Amino acid sequence: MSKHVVLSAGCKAWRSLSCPRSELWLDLTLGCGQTFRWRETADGHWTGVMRGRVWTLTQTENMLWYYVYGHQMNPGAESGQKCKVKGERRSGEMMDIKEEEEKTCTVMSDLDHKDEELLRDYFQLDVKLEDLYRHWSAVDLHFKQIANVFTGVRMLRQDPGECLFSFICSSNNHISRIQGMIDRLCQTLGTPLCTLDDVAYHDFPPLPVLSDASVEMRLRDLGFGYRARFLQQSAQLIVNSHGPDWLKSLRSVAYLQARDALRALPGVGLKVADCVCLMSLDKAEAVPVDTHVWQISKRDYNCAAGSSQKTLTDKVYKDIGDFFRNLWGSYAGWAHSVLFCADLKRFQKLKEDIPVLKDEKEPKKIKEKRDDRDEEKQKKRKNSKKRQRT
DNA sequence: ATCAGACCTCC
DNA sequence: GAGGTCTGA
Repeated sequence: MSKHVVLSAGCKAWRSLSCPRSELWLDLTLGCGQTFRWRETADGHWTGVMRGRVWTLTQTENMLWYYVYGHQMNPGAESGQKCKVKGERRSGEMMDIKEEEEKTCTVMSDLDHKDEELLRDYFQLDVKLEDLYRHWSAVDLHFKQIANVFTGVRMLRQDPGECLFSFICSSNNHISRIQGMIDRLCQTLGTPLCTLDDVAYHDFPPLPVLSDASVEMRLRDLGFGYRARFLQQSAQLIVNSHGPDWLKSLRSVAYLQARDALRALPGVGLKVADCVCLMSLDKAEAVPVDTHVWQISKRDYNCAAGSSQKTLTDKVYKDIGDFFRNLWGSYAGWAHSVLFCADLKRFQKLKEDIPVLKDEKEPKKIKEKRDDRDEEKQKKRKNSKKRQRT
């Protein structure tokens, strides 16, 4: 039985690339809710599926370490010679036959290079995060304080399909439940990749699979609720009216054009569209605004947008996005994720080192407003009606 | 164009 | 009630 690897075990198949912690903090970047596909499988070790393969990542002060699991890992592989390991891994992957014939060491080093490129692309390591932090800190004192602790939070460049369908599931929902739903989705409809310590890893289901009419019912059985139909309908609409490469093609159009295109999909409003734009379509200026970010804009920035509103209307949404874009500039979405991360409950203990943050606002006012909302919501308890749309 | 209400579960 | 969206007024 295969196990999750750990760096300290000294397995030879670990590889590394230069990457200081200031450019990437794995725990924050993979744990802040932008992806639902990674788990901390050992201390500081993150295992997940990326680009159709299972990886374990960890980092030391100046290095990012990575290990790629073979689909049918040969038992002797880990102790074998390095290039042999890779040859075996590749043979399990069913790639081009032409390449398959040339298992020479020169080809291996090309593959080495390819894996590193995959990582550099996924983590967008060509974007110099330190420079961005410096800029955001210069224009925003509040950011500057947060940034002292929450370093290395960067946006991933995710697969657009996976990103879209994951965030369609995010409405009226919280991270842990979304993770469970995505787990079950992949487990049920995705291609199995490998099993490690009794944990089965599956690829994310491809578009044609999700578009099948039977998917809605299956997802409802998996606890997706009303999101089940959104997911299947969106997949179907893309397949029928756009084609398999459409999502990725949105990378080369302007931000607002891409966002509007996504909004035409069922279950995709401004928030989900912005998540997909920011996290998979190279739109660094997209700022996803949820109720949480709305609170931040009021509490930490005295942002007037929607201060008299009860709900996050489209207008308020756009005003808040513009506010932050105006403040932070063209990578506003990246900056937003740092603050978002800093507000997550799971990372609150990191903030104990920031004394200024404790007594800088008026919690009383915010509490009153929140109580108002709670009362309103208690009024609306009603029966559910069955929808009748085929 | 703008705003409540309903929508599915689970904690 | 939750990191929202769709729908009808």
